[in-house]
Amino acid sequence: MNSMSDFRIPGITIYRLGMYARSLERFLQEGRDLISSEELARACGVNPAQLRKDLSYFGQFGVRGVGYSAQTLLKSIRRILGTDREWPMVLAGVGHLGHALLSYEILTRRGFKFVAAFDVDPAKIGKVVNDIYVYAMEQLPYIVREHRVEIGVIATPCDAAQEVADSFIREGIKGIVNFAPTSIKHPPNVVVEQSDMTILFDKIAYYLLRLD
Amino acid sequence: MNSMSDFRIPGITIYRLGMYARSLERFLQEGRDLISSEELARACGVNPAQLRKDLSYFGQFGVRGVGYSAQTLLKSIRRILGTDREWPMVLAGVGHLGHALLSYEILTRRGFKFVAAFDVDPAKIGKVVNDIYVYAMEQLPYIVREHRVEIGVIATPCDAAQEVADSFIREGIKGIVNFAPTSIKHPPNVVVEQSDMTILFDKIAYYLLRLD
DNA sequence: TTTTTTAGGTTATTATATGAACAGCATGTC
DNA sequence: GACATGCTGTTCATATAATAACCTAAAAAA
Repeated sequence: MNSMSDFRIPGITIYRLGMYARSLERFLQEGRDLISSEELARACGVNPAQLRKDLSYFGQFGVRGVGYSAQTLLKSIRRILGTDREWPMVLAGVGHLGHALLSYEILTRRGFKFVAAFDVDPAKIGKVVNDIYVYAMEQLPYIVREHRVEIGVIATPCDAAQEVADSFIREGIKGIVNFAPTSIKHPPNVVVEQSDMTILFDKIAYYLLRLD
Repeated sequence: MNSMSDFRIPGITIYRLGMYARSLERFLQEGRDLISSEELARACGVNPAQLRKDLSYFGQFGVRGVGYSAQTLLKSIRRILGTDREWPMVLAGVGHLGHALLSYEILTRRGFKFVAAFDVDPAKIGKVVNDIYVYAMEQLPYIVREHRVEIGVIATPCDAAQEVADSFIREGIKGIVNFAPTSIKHPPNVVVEQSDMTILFDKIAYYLLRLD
């Protein structure tokens, strides 16, 4: 079970690797390096055994009796996740959320770079947001080819999301992050991550009703 | 296991209830009402058996041999989730994401209403975004008491998130939605939902690297 | 009516994820 | 250099979740 190419690693482990990476970045910023599974796990709100197990899917990164070097571990996690390189992305939907994404500096720092944005609103087309030009959807094929775009981000209203996803897929984009609160149908060779904020609020409401 | 107050219902079931609700809303908008577990489940990308099981935690909502009434089921799910009432909320952090949240109409439609926003930037204090006034953080206690605020939303930078959460908790807010990419420490009688967009991108990168 | 069909509810099985316990290696100490 | 200590890597038991199979009720057809 130690091969990096093993596909049977739980998705939630991948998710937590991202959490660990973020935590390690902050830890390094504070000028420290040596960190134990205990400390890193607590910072992420998980069990230390789970952290060690998550890492063990991919190899051995610590030193027994000592702990982990934050720098080394971060580098390893980045290699595992693929965040040690740049990922050119396009955005569809330059509304408020789209604006937020285009300006989200933490994405850029991790190598996720928007090379272009798209919208159907003529008032938005031609504008520049955070150095990123807003095109009409028709320009998508050209841009994708030109910049070898691999990730498409959807921040459109619900009812446009599937259509945009289909366009992305048609142009060969294999990774989609969807912020529209609707689930996207897609072939198995395309990876889609959904993020539905509205459901977070539903969950909060549910648990608030039942506190005590 | 059929009591609505049973706390041992999996969190992921609650999450899916939110998905079902959204799907049902769209279904009703198309003017239809009768829907089978098969159709609803497929629209949400889940297994029909899972949908039926999720619902069975809370009672019986369908008619055997027939299906569900979308309207009735939606009403039931809303009562379960607590989205059949209004939830007054406050926002901390009026950056791009904060703006997006204040303008997110789908939240309002579901009863989640921002009554005030807060920021530390003097340039933002006093502004009005989508009819919502931006206050200095010092005003928090007064606003929370005045509007009986039950949910606090964090859209600040990482390093301010914990401090804001502590303020929320100090004022008696029991539900927090955190969009800052850091995990919030909180007592057990406070409910926190985290949403970290950056990790979605990490996951996409991971799976893109391993396609084929 | 009786039969057949349909689709929800329920139980059983399988798969997955978590947490605790322990084995094993590096470091520091006497 | 032997020994004690500390923290990782790994295994295993438990808990949780997903799927499949089955049972039952309602509606439609014969």
